[in-house]
Amino acid sequence: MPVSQQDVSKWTEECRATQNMETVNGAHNTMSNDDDDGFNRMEENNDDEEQGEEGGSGEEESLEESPKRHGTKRKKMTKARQQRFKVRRIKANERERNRMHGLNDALESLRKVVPCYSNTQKLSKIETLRLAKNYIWALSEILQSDESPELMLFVQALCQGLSQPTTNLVAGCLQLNPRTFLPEQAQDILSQVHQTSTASFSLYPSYPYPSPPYGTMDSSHIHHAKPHTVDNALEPFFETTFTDCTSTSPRFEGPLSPPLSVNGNFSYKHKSMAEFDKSYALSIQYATQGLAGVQCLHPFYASSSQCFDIPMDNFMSYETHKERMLNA
DNA sequence: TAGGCCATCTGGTCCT
DNA sequence: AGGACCAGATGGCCTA
Repeated sequence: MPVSQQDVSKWTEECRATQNMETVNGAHNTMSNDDDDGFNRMEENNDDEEQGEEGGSGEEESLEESPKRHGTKRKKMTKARQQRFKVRRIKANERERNRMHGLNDALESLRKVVPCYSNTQKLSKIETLRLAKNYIWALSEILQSDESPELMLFVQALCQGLSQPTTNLVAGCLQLNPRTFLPEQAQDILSQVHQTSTASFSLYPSYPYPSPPYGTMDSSHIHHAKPHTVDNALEPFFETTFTDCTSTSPRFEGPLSPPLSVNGNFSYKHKSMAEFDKSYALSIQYATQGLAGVQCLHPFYASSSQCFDIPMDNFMSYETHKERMLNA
């Protein structure tokens, strides 16, 4: 349970009051073992600290044998020491909370720059880190090869080791049916479609590290309950979104993170902001004309479709991404 | 209801 | 001494 600032103030006050009382009255307080504030267990762990700190203030320091440390003597906590410890602990807790909040903020920032970001379906911490790692690796592969990757291999690389829900989410962001980029199926599909791609976007050819410990090519975690079928790779994952704007089915909230460019047209090659915007939108048209002529527009830029009502706030990560790319 | 995810508390350790 | 960092424990919430 979070501790409110009021609690901290209250306990701090209590501590001061206790100290004052002890100073004034020279109270001989010994800590009661019946205290139920949860801090008594600290008695054993803090018996060595603050030795002599009371400076002979008159506080009773009863000595007793420790049941756990044979032969060592320990000093029982006075109420004042107990209160000071309590305040110290409260402060430490607050710092720890702030630290974790900072960590979470950083993680949230990371969520916004990985290829799959949604306000409604947040990636878990571990999935965010995994996806980010996959994304970095995939991009570095593209930079190294300087060639256009195969879409499905790219997505496979992104989804390595991710859970089924996350895989589905990534698929949704890319408007793919996750069934279609299962490794074994991807091979079939690739053989069925074209061989025209210039890049062979290998999954782990020059991966500088051992394969992810969590991820293998085993796709059993993906749609394990569904029979495997070979579908069109660009079968819209949310068909109703594209075909029926008045549908009552849940709308797919467009991905808010920087959309992926899977055809290698990365924006740093462009000169102006206008060109960036243009290429950014165009690059999201998957360069897969060979795939049954399907052209999937990123919902973000499907201006002809009114199905997506994305708040402008959601463009934040895009702007950040754009700026970063242009400065690259 | 079990399991996953998360926030928080906590004590230990290391560093400044 | 105090703060940062870490990992374990715990309990709440949510979902399949």
